[in-house]
Amino acid sequence: MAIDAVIRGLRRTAPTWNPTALAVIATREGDPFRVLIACILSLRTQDTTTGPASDRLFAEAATPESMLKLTPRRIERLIYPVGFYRTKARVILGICHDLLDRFAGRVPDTIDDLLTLNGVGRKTANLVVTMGYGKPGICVDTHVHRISNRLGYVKTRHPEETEMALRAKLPRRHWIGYNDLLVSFGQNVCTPLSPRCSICPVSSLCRKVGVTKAR
DNA sequence: AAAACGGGGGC
DNA sequence: GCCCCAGTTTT
Repeated sequence: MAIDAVIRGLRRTAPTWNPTALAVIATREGDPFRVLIACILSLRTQDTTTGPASDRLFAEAATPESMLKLTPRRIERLIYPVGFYRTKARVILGICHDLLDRFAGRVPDTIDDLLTLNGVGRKTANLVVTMGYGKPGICVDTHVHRISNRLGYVKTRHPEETEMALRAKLPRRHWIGYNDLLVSFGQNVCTPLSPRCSICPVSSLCRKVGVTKAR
């Protein structure tokens, strides 16, 4: 499978696509703590309200220490209306506590250390590593997992297997743009149930996995 | 009104 | 593996 051909095809049409949650998080590039918190806010939400929400939160607290001075109620108010705002406020405080407790207030820079934080899974850990620390990382959310299967890249139900497969093909640089391109394609074109196959630049490669009615 | 949607934890 | 979490968006 010529992944490079796929990527080239996607890049041609990408400029007309709507921005993704990843693009919002990427504006925190170089600040691991902000990347981490923005990732938590974006979990299981499809909207772009996480951008303004994290802006409001960071205006009051942009470090673990200052975050812990906020009450859960205050954080809930600041991040509303993102989905799961109560759960996320609790998770954020738990993470901040843990960072001070076990990592001297610093956000870890390895996947394995990040995974020990409660509320951080493989997607978040990869994004912190690439966006926060500029190191190679591949973000496999459900979009990336789905399109990888449809394009015949992988044949698996397990996102972790997709992550390993894509990691082996990761380009030498520009990882943020690469991740965003894949997510963007899944969000804007190769959507879950009725993808917009008529405008898809790589439909000839598609296995149509899970497609009920193509547009 | 109902179904689709999206990461991670706990078991 | 399976179920749960809570709220918005799409059909």
